[in-house]
Amino acid sequence: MLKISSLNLNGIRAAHRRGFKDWIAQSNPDIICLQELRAMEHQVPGPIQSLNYHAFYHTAEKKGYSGVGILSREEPISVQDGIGVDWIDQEGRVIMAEYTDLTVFSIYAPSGTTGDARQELKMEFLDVFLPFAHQHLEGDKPVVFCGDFNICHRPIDIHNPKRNKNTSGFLPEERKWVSLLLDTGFEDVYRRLHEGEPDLYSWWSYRAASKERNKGWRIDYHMTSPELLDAAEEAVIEKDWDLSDHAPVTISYNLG
Amino acid sequence: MLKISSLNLNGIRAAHRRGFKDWIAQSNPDIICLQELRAMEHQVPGPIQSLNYHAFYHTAEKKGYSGVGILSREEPISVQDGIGVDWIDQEGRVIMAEYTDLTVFSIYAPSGTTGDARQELKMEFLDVFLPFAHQHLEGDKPVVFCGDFNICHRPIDIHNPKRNKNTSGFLPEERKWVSLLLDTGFEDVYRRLHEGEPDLYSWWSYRAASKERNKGWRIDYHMTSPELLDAAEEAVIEKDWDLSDHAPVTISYNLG
DNA sequence: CTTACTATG
DNA sequence: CATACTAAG
Repeated sequence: MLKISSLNLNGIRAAHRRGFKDWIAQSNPDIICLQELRAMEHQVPGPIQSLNYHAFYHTAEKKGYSGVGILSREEPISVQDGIGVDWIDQEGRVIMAEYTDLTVFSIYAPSGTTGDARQELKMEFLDVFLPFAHQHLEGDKPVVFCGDFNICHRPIDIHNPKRNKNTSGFLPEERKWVSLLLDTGFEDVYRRLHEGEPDLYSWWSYRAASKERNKGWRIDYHMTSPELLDAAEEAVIEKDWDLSDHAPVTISYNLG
Repeated sequence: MLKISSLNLNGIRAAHRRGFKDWIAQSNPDIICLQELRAMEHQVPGPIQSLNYHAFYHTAEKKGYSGVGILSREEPISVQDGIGVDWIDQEGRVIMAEYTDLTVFSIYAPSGTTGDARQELKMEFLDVFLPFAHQHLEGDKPVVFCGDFNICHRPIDIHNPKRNKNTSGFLPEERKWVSLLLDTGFEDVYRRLHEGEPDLYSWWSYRAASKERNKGWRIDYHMTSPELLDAAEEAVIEKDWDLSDHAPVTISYNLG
């Protein structure tokens, strides 16, 4: 069994203070895909650097901003940073680690909540991401894109679909993009293992006690090639941990 | 009896969180001279605005920076902001309140610790302050200049005089300036009521647990006209309160 | 609301 | 070390 977690940390230093190491010790994933490090590599807390994981980071040029990483028990065959578009790669939003049996990505799509300019860049990211993802889907290894896509797919994935129908993250064009991804070969494994189950979210605003009232959004995904859906045995959102405003999305795959 | 307190708040919002109102309720000064508000007037916490004091503030133009104020039970006859020099008045460092029986100033001298440019401006402030103070000393009312002068006068006023002999705040030219002030008619009332007593400080760095080890500096003063020295009955530094990195310097005057 | 950053002390 | 600010989410 291969246990893979995806977690937006909202600052790896803050997450460390909130018990990131305890969560790792208890959940013990084989691979952890991280988003929003909000730190340079040298700023990663020592205790995290000392963990018994191989660690790879692709950080933003801007201090305290964005950044993705992959931690794994097994040493990857190769690691690759970025997606090949300058502005995206300067923001540290894509990292890949290739292993013997599968290829893993940690993805952090831009947020569009701060204005039109960023929303346009978010759509540009999605446009660039789609062929990039398909290119890797057509490789001969199983592939999983873990991460914070900053999009809720369907009404069931958000606590208040009506109120948010014009909100970045739940816009029709964003939701269609997820549908397109799923219609062209990818599987939203967490949802496939929890079809029709409401109130399952991976992010809650820090404002207005959203988490305790479970007023959340499901915006963190494992988007996989079909064989990984077949391999998936258990998918959980570990919302009992308060490591950041997101919860770890953890899936156990039986790769036979 | 007239009880006057001087307190550098290091942010009136932070001081409010740390119990500023409780201190007022317990110490109950008639007049409170405040320094380092670090807030615009509209940012002063509501509970402080609701106190049974007349309140006057002279804030800096720069947000979150400097600013002085005077609170008093009695309504002043007049209030005046500033000292008449643009850069000083833009930094909110001087406010005066005139009462029937005396005139009170709240003074916040610049710090020179951030570099040569600021040290030069500190000396310029002191140069401007001296004639300003004497002009008011020669009025017909008792006068008190309360505040953070950012200078330790003598070795007894600092925990480590040798180590700090080249440190801004204990430089020879700064110490001489205080001596000049005292040689030309002003009284350092707190010291006059505690002659020769060591280890009496009004500020402790937040670093290195300075306060619990009493590694402090006495940089907050009541500088008064001679009749107020005669009137002073009790002078205390209220160091049991942790309202900021400074302690209130509180003196009770018997104005007969 | 929370995490970063930066300036100031 | 602590308090503000700002940008970002």
